[in-house]
Amino acid sequence: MPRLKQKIRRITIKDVAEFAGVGVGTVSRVLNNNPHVDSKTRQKVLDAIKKLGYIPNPHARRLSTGESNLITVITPEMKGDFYQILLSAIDEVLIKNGYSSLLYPLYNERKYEGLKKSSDILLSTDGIIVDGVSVDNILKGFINPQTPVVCVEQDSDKYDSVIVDNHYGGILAGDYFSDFDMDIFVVTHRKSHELESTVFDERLEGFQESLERKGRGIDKIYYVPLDWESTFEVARRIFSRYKRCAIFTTTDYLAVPIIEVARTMELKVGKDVKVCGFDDLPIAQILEITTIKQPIYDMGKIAADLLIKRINGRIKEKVKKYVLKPELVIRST
Amino acid sequence: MPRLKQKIRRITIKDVAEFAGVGVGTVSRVLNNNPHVDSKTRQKVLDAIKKLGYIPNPHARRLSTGESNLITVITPEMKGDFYQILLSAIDEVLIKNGYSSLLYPLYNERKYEGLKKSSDILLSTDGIIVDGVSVDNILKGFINPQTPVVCVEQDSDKYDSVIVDNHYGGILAGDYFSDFDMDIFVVTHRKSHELESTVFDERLEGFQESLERKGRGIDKIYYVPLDWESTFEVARRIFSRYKRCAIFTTTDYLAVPIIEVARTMELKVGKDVKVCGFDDLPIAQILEITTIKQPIYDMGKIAADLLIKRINGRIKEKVKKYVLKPELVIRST
DNA sequence: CTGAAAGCGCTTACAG
DNA sequence: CTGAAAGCGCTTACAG
Repeated sequence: MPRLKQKIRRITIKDVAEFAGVGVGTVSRVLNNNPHVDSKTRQKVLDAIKKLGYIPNPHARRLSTGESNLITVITPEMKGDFYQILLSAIDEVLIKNGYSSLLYPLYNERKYEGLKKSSDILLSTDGIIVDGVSVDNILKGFINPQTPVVCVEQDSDKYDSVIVDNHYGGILAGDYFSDFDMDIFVVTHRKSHELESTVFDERLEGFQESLERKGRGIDKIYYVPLDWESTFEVARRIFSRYKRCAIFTTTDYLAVPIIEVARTMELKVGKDVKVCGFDDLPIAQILEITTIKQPIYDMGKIAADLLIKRINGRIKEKVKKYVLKPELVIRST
Repeated sequence: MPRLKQKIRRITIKDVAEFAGVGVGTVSRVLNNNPHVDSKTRQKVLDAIKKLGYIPNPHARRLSTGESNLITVITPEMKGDFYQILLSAIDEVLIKNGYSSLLYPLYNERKYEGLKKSSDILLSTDGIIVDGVSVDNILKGFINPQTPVVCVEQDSDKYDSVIVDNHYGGILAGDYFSDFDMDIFVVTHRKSHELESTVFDERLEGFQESLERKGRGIDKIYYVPLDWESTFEVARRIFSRYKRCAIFTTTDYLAVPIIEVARTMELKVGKDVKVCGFDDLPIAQILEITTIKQPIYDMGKIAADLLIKRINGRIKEKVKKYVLKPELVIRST
């Protein structure tokens, strides 16, 4: 029966077909670039489309094909450059395969809780990439069981995952620092939310382990929120006492304020003050920060590739796992 | 005719109806919380849903109702806290009205270009909120003409807009600074992309105008990219020559490195060094930065409210425009 | 190459 | 309160 609300009637494929004097099937074929259409017929249809200002209805298409060509990407809040790189890599693969990404950043508590309520969004997409938040358990409950999920930066026993060996990265930093004849500090982030990623702890553990093996130790660990305000304070506290020391930050992001404070206090960064970050963010390249390079771009590409293959049913294994190796990049700090 | 790819047959509303021994209409009514369903019938249906693990298909629902209950929010790249606040406000209103937000941050060039190609996403939502990027002209071309659009932080002659009087905000800062007997500097961001917002320039112009009116002037304007790395350098350059000055930054974001450098160099911020930001971001509250407060949260709420009303056809005017007034908040800097 | 028609999985006015 | 059926706007196997 006709709609309740008498909405403005949209131009549909039927209108185009009538106007062009062809069947709707033919219009559909033109729309989908089906090569088996006579070029004159095609032109007639194209003209009709333009004339009528026809815009296809994606919902009808999705219902009919059973595919949305949409991928949800769930991330923690989007501070820093990390996500920009990761998303660019993901987008690149997706676009190449005819998909678009739908962002779902968990930038506040309500977004976490809203995840279930927004299940509508998760149910509308052909696949899901989850980065750095342990929501795989949550998802299991209400998404379509046949919807593929790929986890990035975190392990999962239910889904495929692409991770970096953060522990090993910590070891690399530890090995590098163990030769320095100075006090060793760590500036890192403490998990404040149950669902937050554990990568910082893994990096710290590797670092610690390496130093112990070499008969060294960490002189002090500073825990800060993931912002610069507090890190400035910490840096000033450190440098007011120590004019000579080595500092490992579990992400480049936290290395920046430390280096800036050191420079402003006219300490010799790279000589008296050694700093090693983690991630190799663009900022680390700009400021020439020594760091443990994480293949962020590769992670994104691999994850997206994997997801596409899953969607197309081109993978048989139950759960795939990629573990990428980080590497030490020595620069000027 | 049956589907080409023999996909795993999903559980549909029909399966549930059969299992529960009712009609599909009744199942639909239960799904939509229609009160005109006998409680026993309802329970039978609910049981069947649980038993079968039924999950409704949102595409079918959207095709049928003609509504997606989705709103696209287009923003520039999501650095800083501004977007977090704005989005929280928008989400709050949307959720209350049964909508979800779909984020579309233009975090790289490709995203700008992809906007048209991703028209699928834009065509799937009931309304669009555009913040800080002049894409309204672009949109006009390929979204549904009846889809409402609300612009935030920017004017538009085609669509509704919610803006802050940035020029006036600049005047407030200028009036405040004109009493200071010190050199006056400005640190601001120069548009690097055609579609970028013009708010920084508007703030600067207001500032300039006010000072001129008071017979004062800006001693130097420093243009920086919208990141901290370069601002540190600028700050060090300023403070190596001037131990006493007043600095207006066209966003709080840029005030942070300046204050940190000043503090690290042991200058008296708030006394010898005056700093006034713009926006009143959380960081300005934490670091007690004097600033021009922008009602970010209100902007988000007003914009979302407006959009919902447009969608429901509850507005007659052609184009609505809200201009909010910023205010000076004097804190310790 | 092309048209007529079935089908995708919902919602809802209609008639009990 | 409830079922049968039309309709939402596409796609695609089928039969020319």
